[in-house]
Amino acid sequence: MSDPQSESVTAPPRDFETALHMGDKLELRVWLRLLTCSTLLEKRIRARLRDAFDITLPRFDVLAQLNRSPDGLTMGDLSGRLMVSAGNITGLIERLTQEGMVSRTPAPQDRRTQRVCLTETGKRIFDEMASTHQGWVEESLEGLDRQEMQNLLDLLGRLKTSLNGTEETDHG
Amino acid sequence: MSDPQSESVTAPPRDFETALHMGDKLELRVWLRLLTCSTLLEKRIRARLRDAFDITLPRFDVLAQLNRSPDGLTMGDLSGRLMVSAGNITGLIERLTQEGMVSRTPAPQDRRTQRVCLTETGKRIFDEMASTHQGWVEESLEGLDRQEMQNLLDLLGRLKTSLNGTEETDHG
DNA sequence: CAAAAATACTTTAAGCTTGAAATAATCTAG
DNA sequence: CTAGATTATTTCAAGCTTAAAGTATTTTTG
Repeated sequence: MSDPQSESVTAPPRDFETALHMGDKLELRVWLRLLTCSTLLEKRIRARLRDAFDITLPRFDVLAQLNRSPDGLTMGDLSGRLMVSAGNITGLIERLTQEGMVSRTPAPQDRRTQRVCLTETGKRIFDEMASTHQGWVEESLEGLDRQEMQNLLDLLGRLKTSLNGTEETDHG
Repeated sequence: MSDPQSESVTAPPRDFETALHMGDKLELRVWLRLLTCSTLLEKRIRARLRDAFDITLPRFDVLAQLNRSPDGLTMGDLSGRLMVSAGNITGLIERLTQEGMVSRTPAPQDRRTQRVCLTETGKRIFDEMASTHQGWVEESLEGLDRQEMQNLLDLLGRLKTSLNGTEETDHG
């Protein structure tokens, strides 16, 4: 019991920043903290979706995008908005179709294109999950007041602009 | 050519925020933007690590943590710092050992525990990658000045505290 | 000490993810 | 019209990731 770490003293959670040197660059510290935050929140939401609704986060993300687009989306739309590969979407939609959550029909005007829509079942199930999910996110951010959230949103907006502005394109 | 989207006009990149409704909660907007930023940067770094060094991001992350801990780390340390499951680390270390980048020896005082260290080869290869990686991160954040980066770091720090503070523990 | 609990790690099955190659449909130049 | 380029999607193999169950070792408790 002479160990200073024992009893009521709790060690801080370990993460990407744990062994950061004092001399490390500000840019790297921002990136590692960003990664830590999004990983923490993503893992929390993933676990709760599984426990409460027995669904995976990627499936939930697909349903959320479809719910925002009543006319449906193409595989390519989904790939772009979820920022994952086209092949990934193929597999997800396959499983969601199997489960009766989404429907998939070739577009009449362009037979390469698939139109993916929420089914009635999918809509109903998503509606049930959405407000609970919303609550999890609100609870997770409850340590920040509205001004801080707005500042964070703005700074992340500037970061997003910076990221989109420094990407190399291969049309050269 | 009467399509306003044609010619020099470039559509904004699509992401998680694309179809967000005006009425959506601030918390949700912060979360989706956070996810967008970390996904964008993660994908960029992943692609560049592959193209420049033919290595995956998870492998790089392991090497980076080991590089910061000259005395080595246990499997559990790595699992905690990279925030992934123990089983995941087992597989990564297996592959990195195969490639000669890390060594793995049972700890003498506790035979359950493995001590993982960078090999000389691993150190050399990581050193070659580290400064290039650093440059990618700096370039990616070049749209933010130092004050903005410091503000972002602080706000993410508050978010991290909020996340660690609202997690439920199962000792009850 | 010995049984029970806790800890460190491994194994496994299922699903996610990617990049590259393949397929099919549409568009574009000539 | 048609060859070639482009676009939308699928297929595939490899690797990543997880949760759950299993093994081995150490610690705690009676």
